[in-house]
This record gives sequence, structure tokens and C-alpha cells, in this order.
Amino acid sequence: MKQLPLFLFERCRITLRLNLAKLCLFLSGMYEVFFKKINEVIHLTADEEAIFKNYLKPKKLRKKQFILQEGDVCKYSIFVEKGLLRSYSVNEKGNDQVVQFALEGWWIADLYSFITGEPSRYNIDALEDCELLLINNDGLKEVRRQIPKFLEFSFLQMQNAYIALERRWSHMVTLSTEERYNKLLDKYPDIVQRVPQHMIASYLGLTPETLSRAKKQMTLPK
Amino acid sequence: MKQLPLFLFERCRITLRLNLAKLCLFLSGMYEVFFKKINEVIHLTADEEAIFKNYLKPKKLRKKQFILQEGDVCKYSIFVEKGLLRSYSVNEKGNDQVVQFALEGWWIADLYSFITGEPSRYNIDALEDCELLLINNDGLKEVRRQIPKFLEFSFLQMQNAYIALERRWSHMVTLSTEERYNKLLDKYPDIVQRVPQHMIASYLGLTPETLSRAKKQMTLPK
DNA sequence: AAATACCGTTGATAAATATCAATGGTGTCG
DNA sequence: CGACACCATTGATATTTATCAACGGTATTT
Repeated sequence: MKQLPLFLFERCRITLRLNLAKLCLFLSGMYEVFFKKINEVIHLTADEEAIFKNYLKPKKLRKKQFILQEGDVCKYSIFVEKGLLRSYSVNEKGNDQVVQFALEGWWIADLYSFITGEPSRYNIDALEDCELLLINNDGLKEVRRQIPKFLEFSFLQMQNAYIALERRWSHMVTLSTEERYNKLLDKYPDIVQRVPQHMIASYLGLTPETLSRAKKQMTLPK
Repeated sequence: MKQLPLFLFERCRITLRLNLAKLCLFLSGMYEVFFKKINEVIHLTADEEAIFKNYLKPKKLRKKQFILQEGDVCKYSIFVEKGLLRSYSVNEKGNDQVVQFALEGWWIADLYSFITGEPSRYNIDALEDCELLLINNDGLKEVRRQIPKFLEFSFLQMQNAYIALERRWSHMVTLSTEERYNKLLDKYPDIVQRVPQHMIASYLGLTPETLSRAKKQMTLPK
């Protein structure tokens, strides 16, 4: 067997060392928000965190890339370590209907498709470059089995999600356009700042024109 | 001590026997739907059902009576054995906004108030004479602790509730007035039949007049 | 650097729905 | 039995919001 020239080998070593350093940095930061969030509610030991990591799949997503497209099955529940995503459906007129945004520390998925395995009617794409953690349903079930505390966490999380959605519903029905916008601005200023206004409008159930005019009304009135 | 006349004692015995019979009948029927519903998902042993019954409080409610009023804390999660309830809020114009209906086998509460102990912004009243089972939050926690299977049940139930609400949201945003009404008619014909139309309208986010006209449109067109 | 896509704003008009008011029917209760 | 509460329907009108079209600014791509 022919021997490789030494300089090539040397280059490999250097490259390897550099990538290793990057990998360490990458891994240490990759789960930071994730476990911070969970540990706000239950306390996981280092061992338990290790179990968890077995089922988590890190993924980076560039702005405008899809992680779920209409017609596909939603195989993963997505945790946002960094960045910003949105889920939306496209109605018969071809307009986007934004369902949800997801910032750092939030989860996003089409739960119905995720649970049933039916094709999704939603799209999920990145509004900014993202770092995500993916876990599939079997993974979640396995973690809940191995770490019973996590079932408790899942229940509480789902309960909170339900309550939040119910409140959003009540605001949608009760509040005027302007009040709804202000509510969002008040509660999630980050979203309003980082998301194009026409997507905010869609999220609030308005056309871009209507939101633009409503904002104008709010500045000058009296 | 003066002795009571015998005939009085005799009358007591008869009354007692009658009431006992009624009580037995009452108790056997009282939890029927409840455990049937739960056992569709998990299986409870007789012992476990007995534990459960310790924390359940049967209650009958007459048509038009309230079980929760705006400003009160929602102390109970309510299971409907029989009858029909609705939750609603009253907006600043004094109109009712129906949030939810609950038929036999369903749960109803203001979850936010129930969990946090904050005063509720909703009313819950009976649209028909009802038989209910009430359980407070400590009771639920205790049952989840003593019967871990029930935590699993709670998680799944909450997950389903979330998915259902999400779908309702998507229908509200996507579908036309008529499609929404048909969806409800298709999915819950019982509700449409048993509830006055103006409450259906409110549930769908419409005025009674608009729903009336929409129905008319649906019969004659073409 | 030029071309292009994306975005927010504004105006004119159309459509959907709410609001106000009146009517008649039905059931309930004293 | 009659008075009253409750309810669905219909008409006329007002309000809200969507739709269509055009413009100018900014960022992105080539």
C-alpha cells in the first residue's frame, strides 16, 4: 500500500483539531435553552439529560427553508434553541394564514399530524436562521417512559398551551383590531419587532392593509 | 324517657327503606358515564375507581342555574353525566359570548381560573337539568399521584383538547359562515338540536340575525 | 450597479356583518 | 285563560373589513 505524503496527514490533523473545537462549542451550546426551559419546571439529573440527548436531533435551518410542508407528515416536534419560525396554512385563495410563531425556547409542530400520522395541512418555515432540536413521537414516548417526571412536565406544558390558546381565542372574539395588536405588542414585543408586518396581520386575522390603517389610527387619534 | 308511639317508628322504617333504594339507584347510575369514558383510554380496577369516588362530588343542577359566575374562582372541574351546559363571557356591550358547550361525557371549567385561583371571567350555566360530577384541583392532583395511569390519561385528554381547539381555530379563520355552521351540524348535531339558535350563533362568532340569514341562504340557493 | 423581489402605505370601491327596529310565534307561569 | 318572557325572522341602515390597484422605499440578487 502506498504511503501518503506527510504534509497531507499533517493538514488533516489540523483540520480535525479545529473541527473538534467547533464541535465541542456546538454541542455545549446546542442544548442550553432546551434544558434551561425544562429545568424551570422539573429537575433533571445529568443522567436524565443524557438519556434525553439520545432522542434529540440537532438541526440548523436557514432563513426561508421549510421544516414541514403541507401534505407531509409532521414527524418531529420542534424545539427552537435559536431563531424564529412560523406555521401557516394556505387558503383556497392562495393567501397565507399564519397560525403560530415560535421564538427561542418555544415548541412548534402540527400536533394533529404528529399524533395521528395524517398529512399536515400546515407549513412551517424559518423566518430567521435557526438552531433546532427535533424529537419524534416514539422518542417522546420513550423519554416519558424512562423519566416519569417528564410525563408530568408534558402534562403541564400541554395544559399551559391549552390555556394560552383559549385566551388567544377569547381575545380574538372579544377585542377590537387595535386592542388585539396592542395585546400582542405588549406580550410579545420580540415577535412584532422581528416579523414582517403582513405576517403579524395574518396572525391577527387581518389583511396587511387593515393592520396598516389600524396602526395609523392609533398614532393620531383624539 | 318517654317512649315514642310504635306507629311513628314504623313509618320511619318504611321511609328509610324507600330512600335507601333510591340512593342505591342514584349511586349506581351516577358514575356510569364517567368511568365508561375513562376506561375507553386506560383501565381502572375496582379499587382505583373507589379511590376516585372519594374525590368526586355529585351534584344536580336545574336548567338556568349557574355552577360558575364571573368573578368567582372556578373551584371545580366539571364532568357532565347528564344534561347540557355552556360557558360564556359577557362583553362590554352586555352581549353573551358563548365559549363552549358541554354534553354528556364532556368536561367543562375555566381552566385558567381553576389552575391559578384567579377570579373567572366566564359564567357556566345549565341549558338543561344536569347531573354533574365535581372534582377540585387538589383532588385531581391526589388522584394523579395515587393512580399514575391517570396522569397519562390527563396528558392525553389535554392533548386532545388542545388539538380540538386548534382545529376550531383553523375553521374559524378559514371557513365561511355557512361552512362553519355545517361543520358544527355535521360534527355535533346534538348541540345544534338542543341549544337555542342564538347561542349557536354566538358560539360561531355571529349575531343571531346573521345566522338566521345564512341558514336561509343555504336552503334556497341555486 | 442595475434589476428584482419584498414590503408598507394609501385611495377607491365592494362585500360581509352588525345594529336597530318591528313582527309573529311559542311556551311558561300565575 | 291571559300576561309575559323568549325566540327566530325580516327589513333598513351603518360599520367594519376585504379587495383591487398603484406607488415608493429598501433589501437582496445577479
